[in-house]
Amino acid sequence: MRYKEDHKNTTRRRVVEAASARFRKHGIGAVGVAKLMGDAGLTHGGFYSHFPSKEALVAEAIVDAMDVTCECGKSVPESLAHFFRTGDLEAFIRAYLRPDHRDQPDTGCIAAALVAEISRHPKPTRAAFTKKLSGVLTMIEAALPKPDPAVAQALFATLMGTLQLARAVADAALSNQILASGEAAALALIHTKRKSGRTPPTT
Amino acid sequence: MRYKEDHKNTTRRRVVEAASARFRKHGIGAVGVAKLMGDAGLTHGGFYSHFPSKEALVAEAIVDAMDVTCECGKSVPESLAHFFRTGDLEAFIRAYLRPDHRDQPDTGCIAAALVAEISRHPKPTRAAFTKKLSGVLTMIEAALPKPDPAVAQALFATLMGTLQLARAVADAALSNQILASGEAAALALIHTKRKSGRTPPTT
DNA sequence: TGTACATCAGTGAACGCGCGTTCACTGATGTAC
DNA sequence: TGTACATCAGTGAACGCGCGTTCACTGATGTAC
Repeated sequence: MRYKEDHKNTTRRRVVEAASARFRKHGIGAVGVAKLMGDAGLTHGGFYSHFPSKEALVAEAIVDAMDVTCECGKSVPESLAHFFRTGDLEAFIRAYLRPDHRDQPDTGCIAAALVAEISRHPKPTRAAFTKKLSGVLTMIEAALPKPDPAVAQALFATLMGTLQLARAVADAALSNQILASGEAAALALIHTKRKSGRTPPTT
Repeated sequence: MRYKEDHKNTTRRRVVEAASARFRKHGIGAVGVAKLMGDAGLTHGGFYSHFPSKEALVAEAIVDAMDVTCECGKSVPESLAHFFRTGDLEAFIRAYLRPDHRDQPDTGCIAAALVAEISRHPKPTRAAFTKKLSGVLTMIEAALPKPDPAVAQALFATLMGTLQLARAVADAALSNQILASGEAAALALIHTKRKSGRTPPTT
């Protein structure tokens, strides 16, 4: 065997990480293979010895960026990753809706940056996203005062929607207001007492 | 004057409407000028006698699709437009989170389909979006049991986030669950008693 | 009424560019002698 | 120890294609005579 054991794996990881940041910042369709490889200090030709297609990298970059639990995924802001270790849901909500997260999409939640684009990608890519999302939802649910999958889902949707709206708006004051409104709603949501019959049927 | 009074205006409108549907379905970046003009039964060359740039059309298509109030904007599903006439917020929430809206993005809410992409567009485009969004938020606020801009903002973010999540997920059952969870959270939100802390709703 | 004309909405070739993907190659590497 | 070698990660030219934009033109139109 030539080259060190995991030389190629290291390079591969560099590409995946560069991709997950670029995609979040500019959108998937707006970033070409050549630029991605350039980020990793390589030329575009070698791409296909690492991945069968751009779409395969897309799926892998999404999975990587959704993997908030593992220590290796350094891309997610410390404040967000911290919640997953401590299970402090209120701290997570506040961190998620902080202005820094709004202003740094490249290191932030990949769902907020790319959900709509993901929904237009082929099923395998969406399936990879779905699997990781389920994991995140389960962790959120476990951290709820009264665990309930419906509340976890609604909470995540609210956080995502709020962050996206705050990012799109061209008025700084309104953007900050939106973050604050979303935070209040999210905090209220996790303390809701629901009627037991309200939960939607499973499967 | 050659050609009828508003011959050119009619053509222009056809292009804007085709664009707002195509953009919602495939994303802004994924739809070229040639395809847009083809939709309107024209060739690409004439585009620049109607619009100074693709970006100008983008802004106009967004504004057009956000204009739910006027009768002419037929693109938005009847059920959604209906709310704006009656002010029935609960009906609006239910209509917004119905599976048909999830399954037909091209005639649905343009914010849900394109917020993230809009946030990466030049400021003039974002400003146009912001202006129309403010109008929608004001109308939602007015329809609240207890008018409050923060609740209107959080409600819109929740609806948008829920619809997007339901669209991206590759599992039909989970997608339906997400819609139901978002609906419950949205309905709870508008009945929240704010001010005196985070009292859960009675409904 | 019919014809000649000016207008201008719409046409389609052309521009430079970047896309995703393929492929024959180069040259740095660790190993064997 | 030094050298010759096989491996294979990475290179860069090339492919067909679609992008946004420009521009000289064509030909359908309503008007003037």
